Amino acid sequence: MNDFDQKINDLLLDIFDKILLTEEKALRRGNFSDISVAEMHTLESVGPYEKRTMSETAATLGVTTGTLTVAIDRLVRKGYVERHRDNTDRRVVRVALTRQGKLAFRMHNKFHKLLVDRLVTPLDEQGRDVLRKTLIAIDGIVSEQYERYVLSDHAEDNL
Amino acid sequence: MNDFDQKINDLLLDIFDKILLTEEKALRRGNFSDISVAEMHTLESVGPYEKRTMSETAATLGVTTGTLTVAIDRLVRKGYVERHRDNTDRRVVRVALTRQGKLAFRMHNKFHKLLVDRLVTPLDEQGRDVLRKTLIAIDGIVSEQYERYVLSDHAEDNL
DNA sequence: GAATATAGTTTGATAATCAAAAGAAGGATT
DNA sequence: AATCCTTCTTTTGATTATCAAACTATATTC
Repeated sequence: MNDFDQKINDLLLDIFDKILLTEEKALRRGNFSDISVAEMHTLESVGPYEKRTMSETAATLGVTTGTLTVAIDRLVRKGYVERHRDNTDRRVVRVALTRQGKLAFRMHNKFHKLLVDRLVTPLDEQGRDVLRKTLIAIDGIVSEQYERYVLSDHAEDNL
Repeated sequence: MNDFDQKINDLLLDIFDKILLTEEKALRRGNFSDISVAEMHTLESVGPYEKRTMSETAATLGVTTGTLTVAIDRLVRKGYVERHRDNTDRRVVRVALTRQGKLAFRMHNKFHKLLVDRLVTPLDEQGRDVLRKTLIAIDGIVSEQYERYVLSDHAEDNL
């Protein structure tokens, strides 16, 4: 790896790390100090609108339903999520955010918004265009890798 | 949040998610299927060169030494890491990658290198410059947030 | 109506994490 | 040199995240 590539790599790693840590700490120190980033992620996946089933939600999150069951158990206990048995198909359980859940959801969105805002505000028209294109390029490459490794069944071929 | 901001936010989230999942799967399906991304992270932190102490390594990783002890236990058991008692100060334990550990380390670096390479190769001189500057800008903003939330002791002031 | 399929929960296991206690070694003070 | 304090690491006990497999309850199909 040449100097330039190394620099890009280091920047990406640093950005990555710091976003994760910042998010964790922002949650822990805010008004919702009893939920972790992982739990927040679950809350996001439950979402504030449609009442989705356990299976759907687990699939969105990329975890097994067993994992989701225990995660939802805890979020119910903490008062962020409600379970509802579906009347037309009584095997199905639908999950929804409580008022507190929606509050946490919005607060977290606000945090993301703040980050993006700080990123975008200082840029002029041209800078924004560059940012957009760069992120789209990164996303394209990452998506391609994702498809190779995560979705395909013969990923070994690609290394 | 306006359309542009929303788009940037979505891109960031998508990139983030997919990198994490891809990395996990690439490891699981490769030659080092017995180590997780978290363990790989530990291996990176131990590093292939200087033999650093447990405390130093834990600090780099941002975990307690207790956490590192169990992580290193497992990596020793799996043959990726060695413990060495320091002779000049016998309280100190130094950790180092075994041959297999170095191999895993290099393999994982190769994966990162591949990502960066795909990102950089199609760009001309100007494009690379723009990419570098964009990432530096993002890193600066993220670092600033990081310092506010993670390093300061009065982060509540900032939301 | 019995067999099969589907949705979700429970169980048993492993891993990541922390705080607090304990152990072991070094350094300082008297 | 005995005692106390500090430092480095491990151990312990607790919580959370995760999966696969077993289990339960309901629905569908033949």
